[in-house]
Amino acid sequence: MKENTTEYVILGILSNKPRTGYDIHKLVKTRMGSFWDMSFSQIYPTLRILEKEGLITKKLETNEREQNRKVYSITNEGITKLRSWLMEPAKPETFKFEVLLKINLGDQVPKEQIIKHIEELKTRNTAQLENILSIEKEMKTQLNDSERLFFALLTLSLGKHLHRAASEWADTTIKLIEQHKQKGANKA
Amino acid sequence: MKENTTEYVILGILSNKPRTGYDIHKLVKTRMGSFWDMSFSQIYPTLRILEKEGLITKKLETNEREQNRKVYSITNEGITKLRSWLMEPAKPETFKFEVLLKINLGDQVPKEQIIKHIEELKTRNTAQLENILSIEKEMKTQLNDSERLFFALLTLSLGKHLHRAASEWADTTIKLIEQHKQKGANKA
DNA sequence: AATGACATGTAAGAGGTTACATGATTGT
DNA sequence: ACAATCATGTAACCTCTTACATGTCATT
Repeated sequence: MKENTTEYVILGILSNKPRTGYDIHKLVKTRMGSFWDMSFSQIYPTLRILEKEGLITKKLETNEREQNRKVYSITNEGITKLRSWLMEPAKPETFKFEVLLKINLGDQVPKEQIIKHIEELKTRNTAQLENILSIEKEMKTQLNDSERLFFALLTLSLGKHLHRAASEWADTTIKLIEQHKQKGANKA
Repeated sequence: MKENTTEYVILGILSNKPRTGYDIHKLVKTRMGSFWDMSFSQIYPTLRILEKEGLITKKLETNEREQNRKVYSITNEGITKLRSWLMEPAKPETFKFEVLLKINLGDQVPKEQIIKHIEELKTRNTAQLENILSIEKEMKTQLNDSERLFFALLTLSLGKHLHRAASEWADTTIKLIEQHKQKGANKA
């Protein structure tokens, strides 16, 4: 039972309309950048696997100028498999915050360094939040399928909630560390 | 330049006091469960690598009853390497929310299913939040090194912020979907 | 006598990243 | 002429998970 999520992401994207590997990559980058990632070296081999499994079909572009495009479409079996995946419970969420490992060891380095880490976290966060806002804007102009748009906006909203929470944590935590620094100084 | 975070997590834990592989695993599970993970099959090989690199040393327990314990201590080079890692910027945060992929394709399945996914997300979230609270409680009784405790509590606090944000999102999103369902029904 | 915690490891494979490699087309 | 974007892929490597494998010690 190989539960390869990458396969389902591709099926999901193709369930909207036929696309090339390049298109799929671009869509993942621009539309789910904040909560999923997929590189070309995953996409191209996976497309071949899905084709071999009969879940998608390949069509080579015939017009001269687009000869090197391979456009993939989802098959009926593909749709069936996608839907059954959608009915199964999702895998648990994972976070990886390397910065927390470093903050955790804050007693090993100067407090200024820890504050720097938190400021950098905030910068990354702000960038991702802005990215989400620009994706949101882009989707609202490009997506006219209101049903797809509705659900896509919901997922972006979680990103906003999480980044906002992380930003708030960063602000209050920097203040706490600075107060802590003061206390230490007073004691000494 | 192999930037193996697992190595630094182990060095970080050993910077407090000598421990066995089993201890390290337990500590990661109980103290950083929400934002980092490490299995035995990563820990034991990594300990051997770190020993070979001279960053830690092994001591076999001599008393009869604890013969099978291998206690590792950090060396001066280990401390130096750990500190220089702590001064470097952290890797960017990664989230993996499979459930968002499924919600994103919400137009492919009944809305009830999507609501179920969100409810399950909320359940997972609540469990993790409770876990953080119990870690917090445990730490406050066991850690008397106030400096370590201070930083450890800061990292737990981010977990609390994130899980609270996800919970709030889940509540409002379920309501939104139910309203959306209503609207669809009225139109038809 | 059985269960759970303590304690250490190996093997296989899934999943993912980075670097490499190539070439056409489009816009400035 | 140059840069950016479009377009497809391979090879090596790293990381991490899952399943397997073994044995002790303490408690109930």
